[in-house]
Amino acid sequence: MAELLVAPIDLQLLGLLELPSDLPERLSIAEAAEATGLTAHTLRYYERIGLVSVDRDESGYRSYDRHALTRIVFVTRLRASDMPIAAIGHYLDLVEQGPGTEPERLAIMQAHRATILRRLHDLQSALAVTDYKIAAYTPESGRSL
Amino acid sequence: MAELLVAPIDLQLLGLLELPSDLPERLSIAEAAEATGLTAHTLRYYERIGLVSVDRDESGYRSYDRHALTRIVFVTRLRASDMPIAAIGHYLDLVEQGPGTEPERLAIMQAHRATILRRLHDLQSALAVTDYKIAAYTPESGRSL
DNA sequence: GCTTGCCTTTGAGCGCACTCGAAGGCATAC
DNA sequence: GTATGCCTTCGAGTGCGCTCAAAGGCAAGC
Repeated sequence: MAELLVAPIDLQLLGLLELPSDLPERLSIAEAAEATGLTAHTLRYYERIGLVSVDRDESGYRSYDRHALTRIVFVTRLRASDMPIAAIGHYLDLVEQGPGTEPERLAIMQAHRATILRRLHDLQSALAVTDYKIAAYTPESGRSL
Repeated sequence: MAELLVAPIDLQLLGLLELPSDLPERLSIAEAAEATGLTAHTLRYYERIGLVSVDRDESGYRSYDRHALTRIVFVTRLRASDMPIAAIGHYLDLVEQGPGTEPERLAIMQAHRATILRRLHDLQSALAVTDYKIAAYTPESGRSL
């Protein structure tokens, strides 16, 4: 099998869920893993639980096309913001169901947006505490916790 | 037993790890749970795994003083930023060991700070994707994933 | 034709952070 | 004195998201 030369997916493009145009049309599972930063184990797991469906080549090997890749990248973005896998699955089921489900999809994303904003706030708060501790340890300064 | 009237701890004060001055000197586990937003179960768990030590009153009931409360709040801040409990425990062990461990404590906090910044970045990225989806669903607009 | 390496499926196992249940003690209310 | 409600300890159970192991197939290199 050829050397793995698939570049990890660009963060900018990721934000908009467009894949780099120089990606091969079809990737093996190892290449998909390299491109997405997931492990082959995790890619199989995501397929098994129905988050994505993946073609097979003549030998029965997985063959990831752009659609599959795009979806996986989308899933990783949602996972990176701690959306539960079940919720992601539900959303993607709605996508599969097609037209008519947009209002619910919108509601899901709006709710998730609120969750992200809460998380951002919590993290800022934790960052403040951490900086406070760092400041306390950095000069010869006073009491620690 | 008296009604629970302990106010949840203020977020501003939380940031700097100072408790409101109108908190009772000693809190029952139910009051501590109310003040910190944790459950009594979780408070017992944190004590059991050595994150905090808590006094007992004459009847053997837990009695949380300001020191214990402050530490618990600190732990919740670190947990809110996903610091693993084992890492928190390690840090607090260093605190218990007292002088001489400051450099390692500083290093831990600096590493944690870097982790928080990464998380913030990831969340911003996820927020962008989420907003993108929301925008796609909100007017009568085009293709969804 | 055999080794090597990547692939397949299925099912089980793991680590983390809680979360709960059982069995019983204390103290106030009646 | 007994019911109520909050408390105790200890050990076990849960849910999530992977992660790994076993047993075997395919295909290129020697």
